[in-house]
Amino acid sequence: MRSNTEPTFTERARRDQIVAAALEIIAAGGYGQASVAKIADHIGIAKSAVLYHFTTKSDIIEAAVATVMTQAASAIVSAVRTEHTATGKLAAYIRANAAFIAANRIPAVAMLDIVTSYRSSDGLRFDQAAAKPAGDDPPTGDLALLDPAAIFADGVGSGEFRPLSVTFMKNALRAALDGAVWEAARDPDYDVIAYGEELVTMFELATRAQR
Amino acid sequence: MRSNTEPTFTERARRDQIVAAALEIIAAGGYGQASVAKIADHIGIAKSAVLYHFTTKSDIIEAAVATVMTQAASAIVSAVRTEHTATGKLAAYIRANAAFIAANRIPAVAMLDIVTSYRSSDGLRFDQAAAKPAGDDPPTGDLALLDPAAIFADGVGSGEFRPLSVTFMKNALRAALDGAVWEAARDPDYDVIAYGEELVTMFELATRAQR
Amino acid sequence: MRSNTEPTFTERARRDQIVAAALEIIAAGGYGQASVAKIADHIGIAKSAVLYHFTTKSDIIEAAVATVMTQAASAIVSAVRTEHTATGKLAAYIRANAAFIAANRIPAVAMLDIVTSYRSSDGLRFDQAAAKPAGDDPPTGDLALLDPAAIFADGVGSGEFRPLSVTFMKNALRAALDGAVWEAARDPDYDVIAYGEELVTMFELATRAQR
Amino acid sequence: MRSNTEPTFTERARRDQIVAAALEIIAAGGYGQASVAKIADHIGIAKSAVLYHFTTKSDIIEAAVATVMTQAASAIVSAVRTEHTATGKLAAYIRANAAFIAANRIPAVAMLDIVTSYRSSDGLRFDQAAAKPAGDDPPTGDLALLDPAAIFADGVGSGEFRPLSVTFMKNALRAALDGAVWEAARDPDYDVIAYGEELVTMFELATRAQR
DNA sequence: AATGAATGAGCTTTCATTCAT
DNA sequence: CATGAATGAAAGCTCATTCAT
Repeated sequence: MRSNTEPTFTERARRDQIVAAALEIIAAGGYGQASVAKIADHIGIAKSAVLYHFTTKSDIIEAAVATVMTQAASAIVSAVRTEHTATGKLAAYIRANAAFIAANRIPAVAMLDIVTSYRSSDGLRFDQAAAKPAGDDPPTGDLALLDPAAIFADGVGSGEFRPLSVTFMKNALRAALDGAVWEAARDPDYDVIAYGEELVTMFELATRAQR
Repeated sequence: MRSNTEPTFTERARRDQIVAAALEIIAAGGYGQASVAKIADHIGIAKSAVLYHFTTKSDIIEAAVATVMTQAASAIVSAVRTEHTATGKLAAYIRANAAFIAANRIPAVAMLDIVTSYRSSDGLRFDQAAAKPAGDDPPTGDLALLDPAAIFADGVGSGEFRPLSVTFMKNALRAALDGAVWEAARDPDYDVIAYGEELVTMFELATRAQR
Repeated sequence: MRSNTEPTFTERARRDQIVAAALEIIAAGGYGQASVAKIADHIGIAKSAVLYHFTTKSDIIEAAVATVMTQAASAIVSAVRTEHTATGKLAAYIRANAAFIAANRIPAVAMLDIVTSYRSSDGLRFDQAAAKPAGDDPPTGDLALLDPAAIFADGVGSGEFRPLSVTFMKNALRAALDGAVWEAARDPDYDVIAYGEELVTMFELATRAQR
Repeated sequence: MRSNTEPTFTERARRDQIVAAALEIIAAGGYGQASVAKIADHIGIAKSAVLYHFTTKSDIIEAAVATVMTQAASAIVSAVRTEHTATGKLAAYIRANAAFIAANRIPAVAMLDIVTSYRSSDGLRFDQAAAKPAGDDPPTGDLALLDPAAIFADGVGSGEFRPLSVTFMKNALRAALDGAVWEAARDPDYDVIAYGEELVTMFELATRAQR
């Protein structure tokens, strides 16, 4: 990670390797187990080599979060974009999430563990530590596709959905999806896809405008 | 802290004080922050005084979990018991949970953090570490009132609910309720009761038998 | 152990009980295991009760040593006193030692452990910590009967023994006898009496004046 | 302190330094005084630097024991090997032991203290903790040269020695030699060589076949 | 005569981090 | 690029000792 020159190919490869190791260790033993030493051991390099590439343990975690979040986001965005009704978008959002978790069990589990356990040196949670850009402005552009609140707002606005609390609904959905990761963490054979289908049904019934 | 004899008044008070301190610290800074030293500091006694009353850090955590879980359980059980339809029980279960979280924000947040972050020395999660008595036998007696799966199974069996996956539904509900704790953790003013009402509506719509 | 009044009967009994407990614990698990707490537990009284009678852990150890040493000494003195030749005294000394160890395995083992492991707060060994009365003056009176050096000196002086180094011989004999305790410690069925007989033969052959 | 690769020069030097420090501290103040902190202080490095090289306190002790035992064993083996009668071997064994103690007072004293005081976490003594390969099979090869029992057995078998208990004789000899270390511990100027000569005489007289 | 409560010093061990090479 | 060496802070825990009751 020397100075500000472009990262070399080797450099990128090492960083990816370190991030991958961190994710595996966290998924297997929890955030607390992921010491720099264990990450280094897992790859077979020296502890100081890891910190040469990252300077700080938090750096590694942040990179890991960024990597996984980006992947998940792009999968979800492209799935949601193909739909044009709120109901369709909601189902697509849920299915894309479930599919991502099913296909990326380890990173997903690690992610949950990090978001749950990570505290900066000031005791802040991960989401609190990451500098929030602005206040409560609703996200625009691609980000809107990522945010289930936007979908709920749309559905309510267009009359496709019953009147409902956008925030509470979003929270319930996010919680239900995170719950899938929890189950996947304790049971590797948990059928996340089927769980997703149940959620699709559930949220369809729970959101559609009453006749 | 003598073994057999029943605890004195002072003893009980100190233990409660220590447990309370642990809960506050965990709620504020996460399970990882709850060192024996910090707990002692928080009360203003020596580290060894804490360990005089508890022998082990795990002891403190276990006592904390037991205390909170017992309180929550009794609140929930008595609420559910007053209802006799599956729909009624489900609503009562949700409302009792929400009410408990709203009334016990700090213990609830701490509890979630513990259950989420705790790993035994073998790397087992909290639920895995606690010795499960039997296999997957459904709980009986009061415990059944605590387990939403029983409610869903009842409703499906009686035809009150639509056909649905009991397990997935239970997981979704538990996740949605735990999500409330998460939100309460990041925003002390989060309206857990209102969220609970939204959940009641949501699960009513999502479970009721289709005409 | 209040002030300077005569110790009451109860007082004496408690002290003896504590000393006995200490000896048992040390014999079983080594000096390091003999914490004040364990001693108290062993009797079923409070830790502070133990220190009420002894003020200091060292006090307990010293009392234990004194008790056992006194018993051993009186057994040995009376055995040696019945003999009038150096050879006879030597044999009696050895046999009395062996008999004492055989009959008092636990105290003897504990004693060895203490003498071996004990260090005062200044790091001094037990024999160094105990205030030595004077320099190298040979002991007189009953004490002479306790000191094998006196026997060897007698034998050499009278021509009953070959010329030999009194000090070295005494050291070898003491070491050989302490060795019996070691063996008894690791094997409760070690035949200390038979070992003693071998020593009697050995020292007879090794000391008698050559013709 | 990387695992597989062979130790660098610096690494070896530090390890030796740490082992030496441990031996000195133990010899001076007993096994109980040898905390990692004291060892570090003695060298003038940080506590954690010591544990960087050794991972565990037991590691240090084991390394110390191995080092000293190996040195002592090779000195004794080569001395005994040059002799061909039982009497000769016995004398050589005693002299080699005495010489080693005289030349390595501090390590020898430390060794005795360790062997004497060490208890594993299960409360086992040093000799009990070390996994004994088989039962009571007499050692073969070089190890036989280290075991005085073999010498006594030889001498009795060939008629060179009087009939005697091999085990008791071995125990007496080992005790007498360990006794030299004890004396050396309390008096740095103790003449271990002279003591050894007295033992040679003593055991010669005590073992030789009667006419 | 005895006890419960508390304390402080010390213990082993883990860990992120720094730095010269 | 990468490493070995070292460090300091913090962790959980044990123990002899003190003291008011």
